[in-house]
Parts: sequence; C-alpha cells; structure tokens
Amino acid sequence: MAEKQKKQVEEITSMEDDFAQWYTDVVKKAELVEYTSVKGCMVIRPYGYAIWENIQRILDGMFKATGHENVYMPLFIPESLLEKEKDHVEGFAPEVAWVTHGGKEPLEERLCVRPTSETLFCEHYAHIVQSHRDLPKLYNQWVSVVRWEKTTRPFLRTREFLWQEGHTCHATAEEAWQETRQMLDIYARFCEESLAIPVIKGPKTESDKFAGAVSTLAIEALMHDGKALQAGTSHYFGDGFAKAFGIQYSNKENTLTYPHQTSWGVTTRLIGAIIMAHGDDNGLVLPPAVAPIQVVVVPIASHKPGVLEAARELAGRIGAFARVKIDESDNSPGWKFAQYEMQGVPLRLEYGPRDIEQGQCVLVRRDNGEKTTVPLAELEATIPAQLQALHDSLLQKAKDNRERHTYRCASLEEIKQALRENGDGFVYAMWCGEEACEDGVKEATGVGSRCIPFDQEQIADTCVFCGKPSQHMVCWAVAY
RNA sequence: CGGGACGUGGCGAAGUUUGGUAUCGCGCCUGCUUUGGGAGCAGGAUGCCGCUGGUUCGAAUCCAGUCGUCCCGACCA
Repeated sequence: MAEKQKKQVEEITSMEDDFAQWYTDVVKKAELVEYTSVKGCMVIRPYGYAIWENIQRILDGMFKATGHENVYMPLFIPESLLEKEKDHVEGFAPEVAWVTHGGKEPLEERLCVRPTSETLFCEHYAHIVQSHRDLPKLYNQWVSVVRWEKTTRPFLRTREFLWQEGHTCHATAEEAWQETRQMLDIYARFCEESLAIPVIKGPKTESDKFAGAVSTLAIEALMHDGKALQAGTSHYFGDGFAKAFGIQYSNKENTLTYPHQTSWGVTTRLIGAIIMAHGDDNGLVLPPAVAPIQVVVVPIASHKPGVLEAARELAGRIGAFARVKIDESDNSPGWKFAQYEMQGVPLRLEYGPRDIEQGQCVLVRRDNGEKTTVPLAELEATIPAQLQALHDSLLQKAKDNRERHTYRCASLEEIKQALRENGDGFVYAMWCGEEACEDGVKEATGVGSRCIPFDQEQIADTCVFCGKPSQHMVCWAVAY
C-alpha cells in the first residue's frame, strides 16, 4: 500500500477497513460504472469507457504492428458448432446463455451467445484455408462476450464483458508457439509500459488450462490486497481444434496437413487491475497512458476578470501535447480538487490571479500529492516529464509492493507462516507436477497455483507438499 | 449454486420489533454573496418505501414469491 497520505475524500471506505467495499466505492464514485437491473451487466460510463478506449487504441496498435488484422464474427453460435471440440464445450457449457426463440417461434436449433469465439473462427478457417499460401491467418476482434457467472463484480467478473480475442492459424507448431509467446510478451509489455502494472509470465498448470488448449500462458498481477489477478492469457492449441473442425491445407509437398492455432485475450478486467494496483484511499490513481484526462486545469477565483480567459489559454497550450480538461463549473476549487483526485487524474494545475501575475501555475501530482510551482515558460517540458515520472513511480511502487509480498517458501509451514505474518501475496514454492499436490497445497494453505513462472528459482529440491523431487517452482496465490 | 446481510427522493440513512399524515443529512433548482482543500444565506422541487401477490378498514412496517446489491464459500477473464 502507498505511504500514508492524508485521506481527503470521505465518501470512500478506506482500503484497510474493507477492501471489497473500497473497490465498489471507487468504481461508483469515480463514475466508471453504474449498475443496471440485470445482474452482472453494468453500464460503463463515459469516464470508464474512455479508459477502455485508450487501452484498445494502444493494444490495437501493437497488434497491427505485429501483422494482425481485425475482423468481426457473429454473436451467435449454433449448439452443434459449439459441441465439435469436446473439452472446449465441457469447459464452457456451464456458463453459456442460450437463445431459444425467434419472436414467438421456437428455434430448430438453439443458439449460444458467444462465451468466446474459437468455434466460429475455426468454422471460418475451414472455409478459407486451402493452401500453405493462405497461412498464417492473424485475426483479432474487439467484441463483448457473455458468460453466465454466478457471482459478479464490476470489471472483475461481469456476465457480459468487453474484450479482444486474437485467433491465429499457422502452418507449423513452431510458428504457432512463437505467436503464443509473442502475444503474451505484448500483454506483459503493455501492462508495464501503459498500465504501470508488473506481471509474472508463465504457463498455467494442466488443471488450470483453457478448455481445449494444449498450453495456456498467463500474466498474473498482484493487487493491493495481496490477491492475484489474471490480467491476460495466450493459448497454444496445437492442431486439436483443426482436427475437430476439419481445417486442412495442402503443404508444399502437396499433402493435406492440419494447421496449428492460438488464441489470446485481455478484457475490461484490466480496468479492475488498474484500480486495485494503483488506487488509494482518495480513489482512483490512473496511469497517464490510459487516463482519459491527463491534466486538469482548475481556475481559481475564476469570476475575476481575465482569469478564465488566461486559464483557457493555458489549457489550450497543454492540449497540444496532453489530454487536458479545464473545469469551468462553479463548484468550489476544493470540491474540484477532491473530485479529480477521486477520478485519478494524474496531474492538476491550479491557476489563479496570483499565478497569472507571476507567470506560473501550481502543479499537483495525484500519486504523492506533491505540489510544485511551474513557470509558464517551462510547461511544455515539465508536464510530459511529470507524467513520465508519475508512471515510473507507479510502476516502481507496484514492483516494491509485489516484492514485499512475495514469499519464497520451502514447506507448507513456511507458507502458512508467511501468509499469517505478512498477509496475502505471491508464494513461490516447489511442486512435483502432481495434481493431487496442487490441490493439497490449496487445501492446506488457501493459495492456489497461478502459473509456473518462466523466471524459475530453485527454492528447494522437493515438492512442498509430498516431498518428492520437484519439477517446477510455482507461483501460488489467492486469486480473483 | 450454498450460508449471511441489505434494498426507503440522485446519494447516505432513520422509521419496520408493536400496521395509522413519509422523516433527516448531503446533493439538485433559483437568487445573492463566495472561490488557493468538498463555501454561506434565503427560497424551492423531487417518493408506486426494489418488484409481484396475499393478510387487513388501513401495509414502508406482517406473510409468500421474485429481482438486485454486498460479504463468506464453490465456479470463473
């Protein structure tokens, strides 16, 4: 958690008192979300949606830069199509929503509202892939999907959620595997560079894989309350889906061959990650790269002649290089300060008669409350530098917090003790590879396997549960 | 889906035990005064008491059902 800062917003429950309530307060008070009359379906309000638009814009650029194209697949999947891949349908069946009627007429075959679109992409690839010259296919779509979750929470688990799903089709296993790794790296880079959230990369264990995948890679982030949040996944399918859906191409030797596939996705859950990774008792703290407003200008004594005009001119100048808003409402300055802090705006500029006279403005940073006086001549240099400094500081704080809450343990006792003494966090401990031991650790300590980090450490030589020789170091945690 | 708590103007609550005129604070509107950390005064508006049904002369209050929210489990991006 961030160093103690005076709590200035009274309407938000403090994190320490009740983290879950704090989260709910923030999403409501920062005007990200409004509930609707359908459970698990939320209105994403303009301020919240603008964060998503920024996430989309940056990620979409990264996808395009690596050769991907956007497409659109239908919302509905016929039951027979969904059932073609056995593991896949078993994984998703419990949470699909069904369309059974068109008007008053029952449908001949019921249609599922997509929970994910592997089946549709596969059907499509079966139609358009004939030759090795047709490969690879590097497709992505930005859509919403529906999963009929039992418990729901804004951004973290909703019944309908926005995401992007990439689906690619490659001639060789090697190439598909490279793609799987590449997209995971893009997600990890995006989290660090744009969201200031450090992540752990690695494969999921067998029991935790995506339904129908050969291998599932994930990025895991640590939240302020010590719980882990899966921030993105990238799956390697091998040729399993191709076989189930009859996708074949003629290779250079003119033999019919099954292609190898991948899929990968991130969701509006990332907004939940931002809230829980950077927020504090005064509300949201947004990383500048995705903040809808990077700089808010608050005119002081704006009724006095010339102040508003000067403030507008200031905002206009800043608009050339940052997303800026000037608040001309007649709310008091104090009200505005609290409001934009709650909404996590990275930088605030106070600008009043005193400043105008002295050719300066007062700049306040959201993350640490630091106030500095900036000569107007230095604005163009100072603001981008401060935005960058704020980003770096958020990332560093998140890394420090993760390090403080990462426990390297050689026994179940050590795990229990670490969690008891330091609270929830990432536990690094060895594992033999047996599912029984994975379950055993969860049963005994409460933490489940999150992933098998690519960056392995040799904590011990034996499985933390059964004592047999260990295969891997696993990252364990209580998860969202 | 199991266990618990809760739905009363936009928000937060009191009233529910023991049925009898719908209450308070904040916010909202109008005007004036204010403006460097959630401004002050005056006047004003806003309620199918979540929804459906039942009991009753009469229901926010009692009963049943249902929808939603939050917490704890199981499931999950």
